[in-house]
Amino acid sequence: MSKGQATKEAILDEAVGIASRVGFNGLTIGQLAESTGMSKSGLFAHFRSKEALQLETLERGRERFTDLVIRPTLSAPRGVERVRTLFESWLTWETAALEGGCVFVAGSVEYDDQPGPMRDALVRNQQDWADFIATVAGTAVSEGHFRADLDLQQFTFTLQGLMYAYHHSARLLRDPRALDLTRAALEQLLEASAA
Amino acid sequence: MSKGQATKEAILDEAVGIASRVGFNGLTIGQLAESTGMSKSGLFAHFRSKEALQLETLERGRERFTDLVIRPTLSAPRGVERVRTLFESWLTWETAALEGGCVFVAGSVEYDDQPGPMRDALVRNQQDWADFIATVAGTAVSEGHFRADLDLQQFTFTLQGLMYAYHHSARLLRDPRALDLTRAALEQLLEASAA
DNA sequence: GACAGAAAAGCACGATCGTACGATTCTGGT
DNA sequence: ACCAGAATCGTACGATCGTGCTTTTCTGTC
Repeated sequence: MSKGQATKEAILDEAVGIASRVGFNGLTIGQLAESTGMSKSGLFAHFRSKEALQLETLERGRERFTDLVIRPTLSAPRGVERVRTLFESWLTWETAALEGGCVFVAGSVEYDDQPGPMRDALVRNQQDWADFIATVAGTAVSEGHFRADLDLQQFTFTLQGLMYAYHHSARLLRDPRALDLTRAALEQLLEASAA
Repeated sequence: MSKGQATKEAILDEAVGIASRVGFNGLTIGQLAESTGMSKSGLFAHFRSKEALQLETLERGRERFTDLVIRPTLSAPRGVERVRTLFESWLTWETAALEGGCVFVAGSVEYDDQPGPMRDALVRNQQDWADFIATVAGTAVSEGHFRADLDLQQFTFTLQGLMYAYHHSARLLRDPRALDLTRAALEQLLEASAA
């Protein structure tokens, strides 16, 4: 890998961390340069606009997400166990991978009313994520763990609600019960979906 | 009411709307001045710092929230009907009251990792809100609509998850099924809580 | 209708924002 | 070891940020 590519990745890794804490607009070029020990212009040369930086930061987040959530989920056995793995992987991602919690939660709320490439990219990501959850839940149906008439979109909707609720409860309220409440809610959802 | 007080309220009403779309940091004094037809310094004189403006904007949001959600809920009959009213009032608030959806959703995610007075104020608001939900659910228990052993915190957690899921589904994804999915999820939760 | 105090505007400041461009330093292939 | 091109830096720009200070305009009271 070339030198430029290496530093670019280092920059983006730092950027993902910052964006998770202060959002994609709070992510500023000068500050990112300082925290990576580069000059503003040297850093800027890697991207050619702030928007490009934001988009590439999002993309870098997606890569990490794939490694930490998608991959482990797919290597778990099909069915309800895979659903559990999905959820637990996400919890690890949200809690341990980034200092400021899931970047997609932050980005989604930040851009949900601001049209543009960032919003579009976020929407694509989140639709893929929702499809993925639905597909995983589908394996639990075909394995006979979940009801055959389970509405997969409905299941996905509720599950995503739990993720947001956990983010809110753990990160804003710092509720020590957050994890317990989340897992209990998951069990409730799994039971309600069981065959 | 004095002239100053009147314009201040007009400013804050505008500010709440802007903050709901672009967040409390995206809310900028110059832009707020322009959209209210005032000079920057004339507007600034009402608050004495940006942070004070943000805090007062949040407070103004809370007042509106009280009028549109808390009050209607309390005037509904105790029990499950009051729970339903709470949820429907919130849906109206989220959908129709502000151009950018619930300001507290936006603020919560924006400040969950940034210590300071804004975060503190948000936490207080959200704790009050959670307590309120739990209390309302409690009336459904004492009216015999909900199970006596229902964990009110757990119920609140799940319900808030639905609200976040709706925000995400309706506002970012613009899913036309968002409202149906949300109401169906509510019914599921009510059934699971029923006596 | 005059007058005191409140409200709003005008103007300026230092800081930081995103971006441009030319100069410098470094890297990798020969 | 040299050299072309990549990578990085220095510096500067116009715009906008939050905030202060002074001046003008408006309001409400006698």
